[in-house]
Amino acid sequence: MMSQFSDRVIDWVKKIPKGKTASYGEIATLAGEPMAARAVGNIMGANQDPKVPCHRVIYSDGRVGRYNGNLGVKEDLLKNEGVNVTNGKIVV
DNA sequence: CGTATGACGTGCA
DNA sequence: GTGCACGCCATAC
Repeated sequence: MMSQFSDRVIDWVKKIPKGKTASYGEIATLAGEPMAARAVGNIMGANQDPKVPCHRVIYSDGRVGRYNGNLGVKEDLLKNEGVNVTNGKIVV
């Protein structure tokens, strides 16, 4: 555990079911900090564990963010998971 | 301890 | 619909 917050965020991200996605703000809210979306993204990039499907975490706009420093990679991964992505955006 | 940066979010032009 | 700016939290220096 790096810090209570990071561990909590990672814990929630690990709980994201396959074929579904969650926004950084959602994760932050679940972690207990509704305005810590920035910190959530920070923790992800600083601690991208293979056990953490951080590629399922997207922007609140539905746009895919970054993954391992690559933009648009999440789109392909999510599509592979069965998520409908159009023009780099998640179809809700 | 104070400043700077970053995988964000919302508001306004 | 797109672009720019400000504000938030956590981490690193």
